[in-house]
Amino acid sequence: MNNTEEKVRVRIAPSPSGNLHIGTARTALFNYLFAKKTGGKYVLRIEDTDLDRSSEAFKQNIFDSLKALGLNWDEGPDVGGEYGPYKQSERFDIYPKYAQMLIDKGYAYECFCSNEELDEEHRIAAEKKIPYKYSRKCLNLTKEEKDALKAKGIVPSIRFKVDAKELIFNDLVKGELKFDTGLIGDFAIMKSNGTPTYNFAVVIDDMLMKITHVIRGEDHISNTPKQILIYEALGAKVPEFGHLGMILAPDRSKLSKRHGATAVSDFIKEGYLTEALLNFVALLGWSPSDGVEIKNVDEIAADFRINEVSSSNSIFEYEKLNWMNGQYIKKMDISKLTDLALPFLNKYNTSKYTRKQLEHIIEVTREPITLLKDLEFDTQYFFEEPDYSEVKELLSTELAKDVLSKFKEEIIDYNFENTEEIHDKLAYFRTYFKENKGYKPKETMWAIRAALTGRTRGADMVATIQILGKDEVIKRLNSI
RNA sequence: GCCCCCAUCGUCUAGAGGCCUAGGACAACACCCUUUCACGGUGUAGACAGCGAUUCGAAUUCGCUUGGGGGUACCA
Repeated sequence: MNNTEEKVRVRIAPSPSGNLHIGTARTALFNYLFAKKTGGKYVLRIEDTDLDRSSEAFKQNIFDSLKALGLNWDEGPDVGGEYGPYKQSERFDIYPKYAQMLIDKGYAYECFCSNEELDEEHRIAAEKKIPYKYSRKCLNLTKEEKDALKAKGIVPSIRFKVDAKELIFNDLVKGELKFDTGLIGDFAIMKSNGTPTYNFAVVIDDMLMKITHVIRGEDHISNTPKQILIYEALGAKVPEFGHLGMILAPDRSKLSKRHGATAVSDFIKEGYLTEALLNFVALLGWSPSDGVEIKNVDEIAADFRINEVSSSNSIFEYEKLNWMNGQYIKKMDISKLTDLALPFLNKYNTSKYTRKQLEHIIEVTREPITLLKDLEFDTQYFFEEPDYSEVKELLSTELAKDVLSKFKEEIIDYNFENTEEIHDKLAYFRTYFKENKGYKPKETMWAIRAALTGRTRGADMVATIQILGKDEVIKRLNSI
């Protein structure tokens, strides 16, 4: 490293053939962290060369999810930048030039093989149980032969000529990686429809966008030698590569829809906080040097070293994510939390309360929850009549009748403006029944809670009584 | 099949030859706190996949085996 060293430029290159996957989000995060730590730039590029599988809706979901996570890019399709366009489908005119350059330099050649011929080659290889490699049938076609084929209307694909050699590169997270390129075979770089293949488009774009470090999932390891070969043929500088372990489902298979949420937007819909999601996913592979796991992105970035990232796969388990989400919910600014929580309460008529009161409701119910979604059930009795079906038995006990009849008498005199007074009176109430009837404090409270909320658990009783208000409390006591 | 990657408590991980009778976090369990559920606190239980080799000494290095993952396309 020295001063003439170019600025770090990393990229995240999702293909819009699905919503933003949590694994892609982690890759984006690690790129973002690396850029932040090194003062580099973080670029978003949309890889939509496969037009059939790409869609505008998915692209939008990727944008929205990345933004929701706070992983904002320095350059990209919407914000622009000096190396655009940042959508591969808008770069289709770029690739053929470079493909032609490779042909001219003898690194690539036209291939007229039909899909049927290629399938047949695959079939034979499979039958003989030998690894498949393109036959190079088209490698030595003469100009006349090629012209004849073209005259027949056959449009060639373009293949990269791979010579056998040992290829070694030093991976940022895995260390030294070795490949025998003799095993690869001549792979396509341009399809016969004129669009580039993935491996070619990536190299051209990364080269033109001056990407210095490619940090991506280890499912790309086997693409790397192919890509390095292209860089070398082009005479371009090969970037550094870093391959991250994959995120697996608890059954150790690829994390997919059948395991539950996989898209960031799904997690958000379930009531996960983006801060928690990000923090959790960072811990899959990275660990803080001070042992403090709850950290925001800036703190993580400051402590982030790509070479210290774990190189093994990790399993996505919900327990810790849920715990972490709960931690964030407990600590989040109440106004911000209320904003996030309100959409989860839309089945209720929230307008019967003021904003201040709504914040208060969230404040007193946030403690035990792990998902924002939990709020719907936990706040039910603030918005609707309680459902007494679960506490019928409890309310019909001698104890409950005792407690409630006295409570009903006394509540009339409670000053609802004064929470301290409510608190003290309830304390006295518990003591009274303990001393006179031998009821346990919690039994006394259970009776009151059941009568007022239809539950045996929930928010602090003082707050609940105060929020409900005197009229509602009396109404509920009289209704049972 | 072939190529590649990976391998510490159930899970995420710390650990870069002696600091390790392997540390932390989540989950579990117990107890404490307490107006409920929780939160919080204090504890308990729980792992170096196996086998060889190197070394005075290995979770840490090397090899093999096993297991898991990825790739093997004119998908990305």
